[in-house]
Amino acid sequence: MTDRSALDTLLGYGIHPSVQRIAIMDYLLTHRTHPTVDEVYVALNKEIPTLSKTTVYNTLRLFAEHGAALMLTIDEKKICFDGVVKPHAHFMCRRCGRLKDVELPEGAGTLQLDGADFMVEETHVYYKGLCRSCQEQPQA
Amino acid sequence: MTDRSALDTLLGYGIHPSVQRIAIMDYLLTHRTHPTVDEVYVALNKEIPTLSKTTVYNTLRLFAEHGAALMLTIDEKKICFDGVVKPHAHFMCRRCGRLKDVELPEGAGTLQLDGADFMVEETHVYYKGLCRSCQEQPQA
DNA sequence: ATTTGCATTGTAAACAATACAAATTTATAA
DNA sequence: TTATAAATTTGTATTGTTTACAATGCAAAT
Repeated sequence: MTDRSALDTLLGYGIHPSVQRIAIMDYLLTHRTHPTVDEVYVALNKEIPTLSKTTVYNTLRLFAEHGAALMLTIDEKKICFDGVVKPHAHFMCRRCGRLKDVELPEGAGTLQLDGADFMVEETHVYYKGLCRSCQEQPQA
Repeated sequence: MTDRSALDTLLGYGIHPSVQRIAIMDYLLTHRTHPTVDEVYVALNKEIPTLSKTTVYNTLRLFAEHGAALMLTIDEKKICFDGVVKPHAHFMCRRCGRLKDVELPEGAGTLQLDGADFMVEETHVYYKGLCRSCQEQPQA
């Protein structure tokens, strides 16, 4: 369980709550698996049989626009979402494809924006490589 | 012009050269615009009318796998490629969508991989926000 | 000259994501 | 409460990117 309820999270980000939005936010907060739109859709279809996939798309995009969730484009095959918005980095294994949270390196946020030509709103740091279990696994 | 020819770059990364691969690498090295597959395809169709888009997909993927190019998944709408493989970060403007190269912050490469659970092969750092000209532009 | 193997091509298919309009729900005001 | 407006959701149709795959081309090796 999370310390803040899904409803409170939505209200905190100025997002008007609805049954679908609460369910989707609750899923994000209780599943730290960086799910895709489809994974959220399939999982929530059990409790909300009328749920439309378009709603999941719209809602997750809405969350990301309000800063209530992160849209991760690390894997070129699929967009993932993260309910943990506290700054952190990610690691993706190129073999099993799993995404894991890792510490943000010191100084990553303090960008040398030569001449302040840019107004930074989001910082993304991630690594690709092989996770422990895939290193030990024999090659495919 | 680049100091290393496209051919030498391919050979340096152990990639068997061909007319198409040389042309695609040359395009990457002489156009620092982070092009998409389609942009490369359209541009090279003039010199190589028989070029297939599938070949561009395969070739750019091959380059990325051999470390001869970077595959950028910053923009969720399109995959971009970068012929500059020297470590650097990127900035993407959320309004005009342009990608720019920026300095890699100090320490971004030295990840605290608690327990060395991961073998890092690539490090990606990018920022999203508003570029100078889009800040000055009136809102849409 | 044949064979071998990789590269390329082009079509077909898969798939993710979006647009859109109808239907539903919720909020607001009379 | 009822009517009206606004917002949200739904489902289908569509778009566009990416991949799969089989056929073809090409060049080096035998």
